[in-house]
Amino acid sequence: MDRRTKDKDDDTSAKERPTLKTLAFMTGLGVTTVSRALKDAPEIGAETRRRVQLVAKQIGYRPNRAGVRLRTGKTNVISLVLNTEHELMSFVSDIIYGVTEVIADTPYHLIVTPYSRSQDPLDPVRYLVETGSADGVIISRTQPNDPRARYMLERGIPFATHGRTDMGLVHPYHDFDNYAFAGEAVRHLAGMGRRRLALVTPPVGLTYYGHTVNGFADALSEIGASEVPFNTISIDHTIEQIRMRTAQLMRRQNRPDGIVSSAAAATLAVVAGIEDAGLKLGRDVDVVSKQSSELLHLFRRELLVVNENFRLAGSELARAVLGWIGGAAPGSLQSLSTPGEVLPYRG
Amino acid sequence: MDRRTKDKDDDTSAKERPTLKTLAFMTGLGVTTVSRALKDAPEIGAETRRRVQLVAKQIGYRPNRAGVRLRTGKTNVISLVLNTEHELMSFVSDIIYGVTEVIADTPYHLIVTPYSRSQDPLDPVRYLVETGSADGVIISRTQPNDPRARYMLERGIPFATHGRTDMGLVHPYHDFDNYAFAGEAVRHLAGMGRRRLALVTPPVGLTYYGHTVNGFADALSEIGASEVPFNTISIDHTIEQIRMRTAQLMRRQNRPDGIVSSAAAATLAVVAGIEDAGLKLGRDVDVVSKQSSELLHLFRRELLVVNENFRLAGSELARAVLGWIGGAAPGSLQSLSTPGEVLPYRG
DNA sequence: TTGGCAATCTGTAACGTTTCAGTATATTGA
DNA sequence: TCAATATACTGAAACGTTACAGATTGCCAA
Repeated sequence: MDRRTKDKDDDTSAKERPTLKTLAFMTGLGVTTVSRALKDAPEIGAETRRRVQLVAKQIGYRPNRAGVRLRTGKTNVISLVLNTEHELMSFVSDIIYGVTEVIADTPYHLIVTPYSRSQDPLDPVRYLVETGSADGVIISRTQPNDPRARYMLERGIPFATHGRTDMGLVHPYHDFDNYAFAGEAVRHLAGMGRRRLALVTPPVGLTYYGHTVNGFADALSEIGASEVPFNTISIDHTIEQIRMRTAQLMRRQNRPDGIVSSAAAATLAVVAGIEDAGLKLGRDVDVVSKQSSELLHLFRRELLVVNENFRLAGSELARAVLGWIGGAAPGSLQSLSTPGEVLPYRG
Repeated sequence: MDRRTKDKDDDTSAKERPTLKTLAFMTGLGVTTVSRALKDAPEIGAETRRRVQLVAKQIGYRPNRAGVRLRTGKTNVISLVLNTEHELMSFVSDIIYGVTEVIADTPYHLIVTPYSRSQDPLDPVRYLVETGSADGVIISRTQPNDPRARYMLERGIPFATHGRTDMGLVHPYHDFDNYAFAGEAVRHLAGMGRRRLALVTPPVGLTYYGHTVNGFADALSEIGASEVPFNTISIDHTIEQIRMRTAQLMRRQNRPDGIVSSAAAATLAVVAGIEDAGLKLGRDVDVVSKQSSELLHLFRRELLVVNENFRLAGSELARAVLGWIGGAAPGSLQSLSTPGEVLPYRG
């Protein structure tokens, strides 16, 4: 029963990291048996299984990722693909924390794959897929007809998108209901007597641009208010651009008395622009803004805010990807986050 | 010359990802030769080398990371270790972008390794080292006597710290000169006639807490101003806490007429607290704050700011780690970023 | 001619894992 | 009793790479 391996490189329990071979030697079993025992394979005796697992735990065995990856192709990696110039600041940290929260007690690692202005957004995704660098991918800045989603769907690699697509293809996503947000914002402003509203849109081309614009427009016509065109400005513009164009807009005779903004940073610029034009927030104009951290009310208490939780988004996206990797149906891994109500300063 | 391999699994140039074997087959060489040719080994003929590299480029050969990692132990991974509750928002995104910028045209991937309140900060580092998950590590929230730095130094794994240590051990770091920052801030406030100054400190225990406090104190005594103790509040406190305690402080008879703040988010809270107390920024009190994005002047134009560039920090840290991995002397990979001048609102 | 040597190239083994195709032993069915 | 079958285990091969220890060739000195 007390057999010993007679390999030339007999494991003399050095200070090296334990491998299956180490475990095999210690338990007197074969490497195969140890491997199977650790993953609860049925053809291993119950006692043997317990014994192997005990020893493994005792000596702190951890499977070598390279070995597993080489043999099986499984990387145990989730990649988060980020645009290095246009992502919102808070978005990045919160979503990363959300993701790590979920993968913390899994064998997964999170790698961040960046791309920049100069690159085709498809590039990093293609790289990941071609080199087999990840088991799952999370992308943001999703478009209605998104080449990345299409590409990954074709290649059969699990992914989740932050934001929906509109291609008639089904895949996991997490999205914030920006249609509802814009609608609520408009209704709230209308409830305050505001009738001439403008919208600082999401980046043109992204899916939630459409959602937001539609929610805005539908609510406007529903309540009989009118839009003051502010079309050429989106939250992807620089602070300076937004500020300048807001100031211009607010100096026009038919200026808006209510503004809806899709992001907190843009809102700071909008308010600056309003004040540049000599107007006062809360008196001449009201602003409803999305925010992902609780900072806007410190900025101006007259601001009206709707919270969007990016940390939650990160968690949901991670859960979705892991779910798909785990074999769940992509269609069952979609979630939509409903905006809370429009919040005034709460004392 | 036109030899062919006679392996059982002859590569028939399928749609699979090319490996060394594929290249060997295509060039009629052995895999060893191909391997060495690709890394410009001297014992390979010049023409062969060019030929192999040409073919490799043509068919888009990319070395299999798992293969390399298993064989050599080299992971081609840099890990950024982050605290999931106390890192500054902007810090995370900027530093990540800074790092990715540098490693973009290297074979390195960036993995984010999180840890939270409940954990010993040494845990994630220990994990990385024990599992050999990274070739290099970047840590932040550095302490004067930092167990993580000591640990990695002992194990001989390359790393860089954001912030310095003070253990008499030499290792790469990047730091912002917070001693100079605090001094400049104090001098600037003094130049405006402010004499009773308070400091919102960095988190107690971190190295730059000491730097900041010392810079503050030294400048105070240099110009003969006095400190208004505000000791128990640091930028790690919540927005609400900072706001409340600032309001308390500002209601005291001997309140400060100048405040130095180590982070932008804290500054928002400080200003809110000042206004809660019925005082006016710029009239009753002036505030000098560090910031990493250009937002504070939108918030209140009376604020005085000093910019800290976290993206640069990320780049420098990445360069430092790569340098150490590449064999440079740790002592030559240290950099200190000098604060620019204190900036008032620039119209 | 022969031996030596430099210049190029090659096969084998190994990294740690999982899968495949077994083997040995005990158990069951007839 | 014998064969079939279930149970519990095992070695060898393979994933793609690099290091080691050769092998082959041509050239030159003696």
